[in-house]
Amino acid sequence: MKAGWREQVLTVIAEIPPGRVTTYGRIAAMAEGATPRLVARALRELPTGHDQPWFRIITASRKLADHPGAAEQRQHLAAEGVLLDARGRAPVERMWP
DNA sequence: CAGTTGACCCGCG
DNA sequence: TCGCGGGCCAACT
Repeated sequence: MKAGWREQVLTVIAEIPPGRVTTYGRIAAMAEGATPRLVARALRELPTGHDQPWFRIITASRKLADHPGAAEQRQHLAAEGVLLDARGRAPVERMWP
């Protein structure tokens, strides 16, 4: 199937189960033509008030990326049971394969 | 030490 | 104008 990488990124995001997180790199690997930077850019350009679980995407070091909605992201994750440790990292067992 | 990654930014086609 | 490849670079594995 041939779809734009943006579309694939959105699809992959929608597949992430609640209470799980994944990284830019993994999203990029699953969406042909995407790179971690492009994934990040795509997320930034998402309109506010969309229904995608963008908050389930974190950096390769399992921390939240530095962006204006980071605080909100942390709350969304906490609400799903993904609590960050003292270093701000999400537990490995919460990673979506 | 060496490789990866990034919620950027600019510049090219 | 728009989309995105790619450069720079700091931070982390």
